[in-house]
Amino acid sequence: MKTTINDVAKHAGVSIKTVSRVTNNESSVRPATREKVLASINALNYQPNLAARNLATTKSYTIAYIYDNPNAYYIIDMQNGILAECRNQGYELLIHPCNAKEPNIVDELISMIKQAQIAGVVLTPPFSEMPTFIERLTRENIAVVRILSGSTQPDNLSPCVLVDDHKAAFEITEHLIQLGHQDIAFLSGGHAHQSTFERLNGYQAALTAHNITINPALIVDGEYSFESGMNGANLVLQRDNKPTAIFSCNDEIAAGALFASRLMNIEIPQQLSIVGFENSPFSRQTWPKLTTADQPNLLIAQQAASMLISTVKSRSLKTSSEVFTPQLIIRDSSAACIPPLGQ
Amino acid sequence: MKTTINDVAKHAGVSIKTVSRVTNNESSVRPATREKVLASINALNYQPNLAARNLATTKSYTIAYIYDNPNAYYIIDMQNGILAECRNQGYELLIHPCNAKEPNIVDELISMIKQAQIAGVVLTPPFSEMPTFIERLTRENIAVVRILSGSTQPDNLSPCVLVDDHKAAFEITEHLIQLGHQDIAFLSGGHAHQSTFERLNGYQAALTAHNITINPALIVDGEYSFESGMNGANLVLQRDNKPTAIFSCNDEIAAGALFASRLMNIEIPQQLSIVGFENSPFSRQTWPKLTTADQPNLLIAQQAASMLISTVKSRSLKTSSEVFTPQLIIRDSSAACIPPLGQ
DNA sequence: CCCACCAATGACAGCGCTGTCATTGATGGG
DNA sequence: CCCATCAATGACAGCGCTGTCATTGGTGGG
Repeated sequence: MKTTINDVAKHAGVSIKTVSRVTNNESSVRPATREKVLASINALNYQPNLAARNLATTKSYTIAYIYDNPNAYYIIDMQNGILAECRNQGYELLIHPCNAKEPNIVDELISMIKQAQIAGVVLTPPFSEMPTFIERLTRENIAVVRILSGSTQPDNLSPCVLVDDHKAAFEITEHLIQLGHQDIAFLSGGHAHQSTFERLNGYQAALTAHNITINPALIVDGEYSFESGMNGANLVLQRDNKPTAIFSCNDEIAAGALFASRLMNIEIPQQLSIVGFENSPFSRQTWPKLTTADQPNLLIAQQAASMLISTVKSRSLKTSSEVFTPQLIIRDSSAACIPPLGQ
Repeated sequence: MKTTINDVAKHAGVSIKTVSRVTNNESSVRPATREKVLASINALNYQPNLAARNLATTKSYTIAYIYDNPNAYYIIDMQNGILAECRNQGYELLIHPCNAKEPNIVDELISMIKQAQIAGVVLTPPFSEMPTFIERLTRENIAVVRILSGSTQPDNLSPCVLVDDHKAAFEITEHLIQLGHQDIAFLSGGHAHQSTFERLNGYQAALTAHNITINPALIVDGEYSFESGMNGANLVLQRDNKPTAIFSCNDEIAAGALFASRLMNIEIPQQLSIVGFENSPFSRQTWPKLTTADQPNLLIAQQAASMLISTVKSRSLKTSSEVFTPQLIIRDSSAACIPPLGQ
């Protein structure tokens, strides 16, 4: 038989309300009384029943992380960051992977959120970039924090954690330019992700800033996947004027590009520099290790969870935002550009 | 204002108990009545309150997945498998990553489980291989399903999902032997994991079965990590009698071994065959792609969750088990052994 | 020494649901 | 035509907790 608040009250010789006051750290309990109650709680090994508390307060101590992303490293980091904050603050996390492309996804998610009595949700791309979904959530009065790509808040619908992909992409491109590269290919991520465009813009801005003409033939559509990296690299490396460097929209694409280059007997970084983005464990496990931009996903997620929980607690609607800029990490896949002989 | 069971009852002109019967799919509700109630539920967009249900039934519809494992791919697969089954059966999943080496971990976990009102837990290594923890859980009457390495149940304390690493390791070693390899190194995983020993035993059994003497110098201690693979490969490849093949305890180790071999200018698979284990996405993203053993983690996890939920539902204590055997997948990192010139 | 005052505590209802048991009304056999 | 029978439904308590408001008793000022 589980011990309840009644057992504790009886044991301590107080009313259940006083026990409740103690477990909720309310003021106006005399220190002596508090001690007595705490002693009973320990003696009986009492654990408050969350379901009962939720029911009584008609509020919820659960937040959800809704995502659709095949990148295991990204998800695990996000999850762990959110979880860390939840534990700090005594919240629970419901994780909800799902397919953003399903026809009724918005309705399903809303109904899931209500069913599970969820106080608020953390969203990453692509969900954080679906205006209809965000609007629906705010209309239904569900707290949201979004993690997305950009340097400014897209609207005032919710607090945001922003990742300044533009700036980071600018810096990593500049790194290549400073190594002497002029013909830099760009292997794009998925069109469903804003980050792709931010990174593309950053790349283009850097080229422009250094008076290098943007060559559309070197910009290749793709996805955030290894295969896409292979295909993209194949495409640009079969041109007459090969690029001397490749900017890949993430580390997986870079790994794919690396793979494809190998198959064409191109030495990295001697004949071709390849850079990634994200600093996933991946980028340390290729040969050579990837130059990349470190995106502190764990911190980003923790920040997002922290903002969400404080929104939920205060029921306030202030829509602050926080910006993180991925930092350039130079490893072994980028090197000075040596123009091919006879050029 | 959220709609409650009372609103539905009023709307449908029945008692709340009848609404309850409908939402719980109980029999003995006349089809016409059921229809009427369902119509009201739809009309009012009613979602039963889980907290209230939990409180009323004094049972829980939440299971937990407790893990300590740095392998993102593994965790994500497990998580998704468990989640899939949870959704089927209307359960919720609480995920709880933690550090198995913390001093009070068992007490902390037990108290977390009670606090969060958890019906049962799914355990993967290393937790599934901690006898003290398992005993404690059974003593506290918490349902458990363990996923672990082996071909038979280690005890009768809980249902198990077993992964026959021994057999799979035997087969993958045999694959190397059939390619003509005799000097096969073994790069071990962490000692905290039973799978390491199972795989080692399978490897040794295969050698013995083919009358190859086991060479202890070719068996290297390690961890389940890329770095460990690098170190291990460095060690065995600096010997006078280099092995012609390397059995790595998982794909990450294999990727590390691959990396190290590259740095020593050894061609894979021409000069050295390397095989992995697990068939993580990893194994398809190295160059060359890894020969490995496919471990169907998603299915394994789903099976485990299914066993756990049926245990929880029936409160039965039968301790069945299910065995999965990873299947050999031949890719490009293993090839026929060509003895070095002049030997 | 009395009383107004306020901190500390308690009584009780109610959160939304399910379990138990009582009640209803339709059915078929005698 | 009546009654036993049983499927269908309802009334009500109670799950364990918190919010509200009432009550208690100790304190300081007049």
